Amino acid sequence: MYRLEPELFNLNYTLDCGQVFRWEKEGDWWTGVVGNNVIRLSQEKESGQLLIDSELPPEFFSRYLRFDDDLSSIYVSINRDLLIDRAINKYKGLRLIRQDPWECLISYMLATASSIPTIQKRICLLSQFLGQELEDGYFSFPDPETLANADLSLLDRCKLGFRADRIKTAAEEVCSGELDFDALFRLEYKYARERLMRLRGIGEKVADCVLLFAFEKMESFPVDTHVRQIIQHYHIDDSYFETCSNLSCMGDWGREYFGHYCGYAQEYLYYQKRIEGFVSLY
DNA sequence: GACCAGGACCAGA
DNA sequence: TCTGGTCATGGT
Repeated sequence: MYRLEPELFNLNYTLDCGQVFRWEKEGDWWTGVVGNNVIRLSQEKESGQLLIDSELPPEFFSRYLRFDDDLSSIYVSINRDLLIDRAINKYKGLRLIRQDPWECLISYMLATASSIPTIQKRICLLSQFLGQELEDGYFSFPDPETLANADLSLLDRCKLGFRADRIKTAAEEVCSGELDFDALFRLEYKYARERLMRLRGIGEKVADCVLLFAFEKMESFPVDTHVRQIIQHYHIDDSYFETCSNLSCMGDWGREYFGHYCGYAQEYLYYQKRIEGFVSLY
């Protein structure tokens, strides 16, 4: 066990905001599976020090928790109105997480039209049935080969519904090399998005989540039900939507409005809405 | 029992 | 190009 002293970081917001699905909190400690590691994290209230119970080195966590992002500068760049200003101040220290591309891809494919607890349950079942047990009750996320070769009857027991055959097909593409993660990293946002959306089961929203959380595309702006409701409820930049009102337009709007780090803005707005609903700005 | 959840997709207009 | 219905599942 050791400590880090990250600047401008809040562990609870970061792990609770809905970007990752494999962390659970008990008392002051979070336990999660990352790769083949079971990790325990906690943060001291007064000092802000991060307590790490893991064999992995500090560099791993600096990377995973994106300590290389200059949050202060990002806040300045995305702070466009009272709503985002409130979210930034209320949830200060929330950082995006650098997720594993494979796990992130499958996780968001099976997240469509589902609540977060349901998503967590599906991933938990999938790992129990097809992953490896790392320690009591904690399983690794299944690798592409295992998922590609899995029986649909087994996937059905993971309560995936209509998503089952889609993630199996995606796994097959990853195994064959047809879907190349290295290539996605190199592609610029727009083209990486088009490539992901060629997969059945991936639309604009899922593609944006995967690109934002696993492929370094900060200019992704996932428009889910919460973000859509926010834009409509607060009538933010209403004139923009006079000519178009669909979800695709909302994504384009977010990119223009918040700039390069709109992905961060989205995450703050999303979390604020999920936790507090429509907040008053007076 | 209707409605919603980190939606995607298709048919029909 | 845009809209409505449909697809499973679990929680409120």
